[in-house]
Amino acid sequence: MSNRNIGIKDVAVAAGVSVTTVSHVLNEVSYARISPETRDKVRTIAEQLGYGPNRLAQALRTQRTGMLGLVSEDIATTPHAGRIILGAEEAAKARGYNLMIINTSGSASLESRQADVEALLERRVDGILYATMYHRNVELPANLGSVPSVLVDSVATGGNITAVIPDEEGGARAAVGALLEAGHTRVGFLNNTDDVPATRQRLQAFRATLTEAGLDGDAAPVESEVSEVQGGYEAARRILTREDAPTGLFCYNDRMAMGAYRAAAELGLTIPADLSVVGFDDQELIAANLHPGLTTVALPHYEMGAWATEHLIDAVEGKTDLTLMALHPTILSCPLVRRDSITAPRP
Amino acid sequence: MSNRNIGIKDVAVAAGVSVTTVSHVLNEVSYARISPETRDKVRTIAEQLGYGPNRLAQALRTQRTGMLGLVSEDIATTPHAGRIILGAEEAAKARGYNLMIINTSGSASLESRQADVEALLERRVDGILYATMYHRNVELPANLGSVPSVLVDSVATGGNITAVIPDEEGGARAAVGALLEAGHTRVGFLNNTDDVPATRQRLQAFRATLTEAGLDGDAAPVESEVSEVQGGYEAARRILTREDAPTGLFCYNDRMAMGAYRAAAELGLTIPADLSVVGFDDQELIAANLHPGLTTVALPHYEMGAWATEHLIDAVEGKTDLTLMALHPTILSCPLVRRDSITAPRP
DNA sequence: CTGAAAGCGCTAACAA
DNA sequence: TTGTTAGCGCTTTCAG
Repeated sequence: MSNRNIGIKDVAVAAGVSVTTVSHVLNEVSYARISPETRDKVRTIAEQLGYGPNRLAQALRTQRTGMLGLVSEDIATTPHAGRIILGAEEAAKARGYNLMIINTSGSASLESRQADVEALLERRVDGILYATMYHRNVELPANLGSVPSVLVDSVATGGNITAVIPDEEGGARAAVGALLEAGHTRVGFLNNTDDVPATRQRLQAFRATLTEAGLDGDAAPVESEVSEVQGGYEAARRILTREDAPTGLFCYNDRMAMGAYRAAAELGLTIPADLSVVGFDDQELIAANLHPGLTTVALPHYEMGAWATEHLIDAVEGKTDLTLMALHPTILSCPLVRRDSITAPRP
Repeated sequence: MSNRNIGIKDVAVAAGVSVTTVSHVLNEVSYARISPETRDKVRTIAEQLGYGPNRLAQALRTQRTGMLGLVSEDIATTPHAGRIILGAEEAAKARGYNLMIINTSGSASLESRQADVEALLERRVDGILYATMYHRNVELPANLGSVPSVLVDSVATGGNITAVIPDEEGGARAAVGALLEAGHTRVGFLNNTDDVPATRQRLQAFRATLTEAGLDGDAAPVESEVSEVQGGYEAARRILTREDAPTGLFCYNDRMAMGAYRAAAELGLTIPADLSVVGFDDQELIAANLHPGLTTVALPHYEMGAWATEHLIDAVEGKTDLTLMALHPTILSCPLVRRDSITAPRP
């Protein structure tokens, strides 16, 4: 076990060499010419004494902390947040970095979010990940600009910071495509009522995909409600009792799909025999546990966290110029996760 | 916006005073006698220059980083993890501390978990929170002992470290009590098959509560399965088709309860009219979204994170002696969350 | 009331 | 091949 009271100096005297030598061998400095015997001795002694470097001192000297700040808007409110953090943490660890996290509320004032960033800056993090929990436009604290930073799951209103977001359109196309592929021609959409990019993009992709398949996308049935289970239930009841009730249903998210399941059951409709359903989000707790398992589209949260971290580190290490990537957000794909809620429509 | 290139020295020359003076006024050192005018001037200049302290340098000098390490076993696999982190983060922020998080796998080798702790120690965190994602016994890395630390949601096999855990027994008693209170006399339990403390404690509390209410706790029906939706479904089918089928059902967790909902539906049983159900965990995504809403017992994850952090900081600041608290784990209560899945049994 | 200077543990020019 | 030394930015003792 390492001893926190042993410094490079102690190792030096114990080994009968200078601190420079110790520093050189322990850091494997390339240009240092040190005899193999000395190297061995230093390493052995360091080991024996349980020496561990003081990263604070190193950082003070080198102006590099090896720490990344992660400010997360509303960390625990959604299970997605954890995936972003996990992706970031693992990518960071793989490159020898650590993560400092600060939670902030999406509804907090700009000043308070700026203070959160400030705390990270005072600790001299090498870069900052700013993660929001919905894919939407955010107003960023200005001091974010003082170190390399990247935005996760949103784009900035100003729009000159590197960002990574999910491919809403591709995901929606995959979802609708799965229904089409199974042979459905009467396809409906249960949409969200919030004015977020996902709402518009998924709707647009829904209509476009149908139209491209030779159906009348503009006339396809759409019902909107709040994107919760209850909203899904209500919207589903409406859409399933329409004249042009669909046999294939694309839901804005898994929660709405869960509501649709209940509505279908109440209307005597069996899934997937009478009604095929596809969701969005792949919230495991819901999607995998509904009966039958819900076919849905997964959001690349882990991947976004990892991507952002990789590129942030590249920028910190001078391997990438983030300003170049800032022109357009990077879009990560949303893969379809097939379970058992889709089948061919009844003839 | 603060300027990362301005140091105390720059403020000093700009204000025409020494760095000592600047340090004294900015830190509001109690014994420093400095004229109000000087104070004002220093503050104004610091503000103008956008001075922000370098916490690394401060830490190096004071041997206090104001950082807490949080090692979290399997951060994102359960939604609970986020609540622990949030509780810890908010408590830390309230006292001027920040959190460094490291994710580790519960199944990782002791050495690898030790290396994770080591990384935190190299960064000279003032204390460490070690959070596991299930309430169980863990084998801790030995180097954890070198700074104040507290265990969240588990107890150590060695058992000489301060720990905070949920009140399994109290929670189970509350759950069963709610069924009893509604008038049920035939109460069953869907238990987990894992050999974790919760499995034993909830079972024991289940039987004891019934017995204390004058029923035959030892004879009460219990079926065990893996604690997932499918397991709950299977166990529920078995228990509900028994000779002594219960009218009130206590489920090991919300996922099993979700399975029980399906089993009940298939057997033509309406919840709560024909069958009252109570869960455990309060996984919002499930409990609040089932129909009818599931009455369940909430695990105090947020509270445990906050409690652990509070006491860890107290220890770091010398206000508490953690070794005294290490004798017995602290137990935080699990409140009953009432929704709509319990009613009186049919006469 | 204010300042000079030592030193926290380390790295990296420069010297030897 | 190895050692001396000057800081990184700050706090704090000790002197004015």
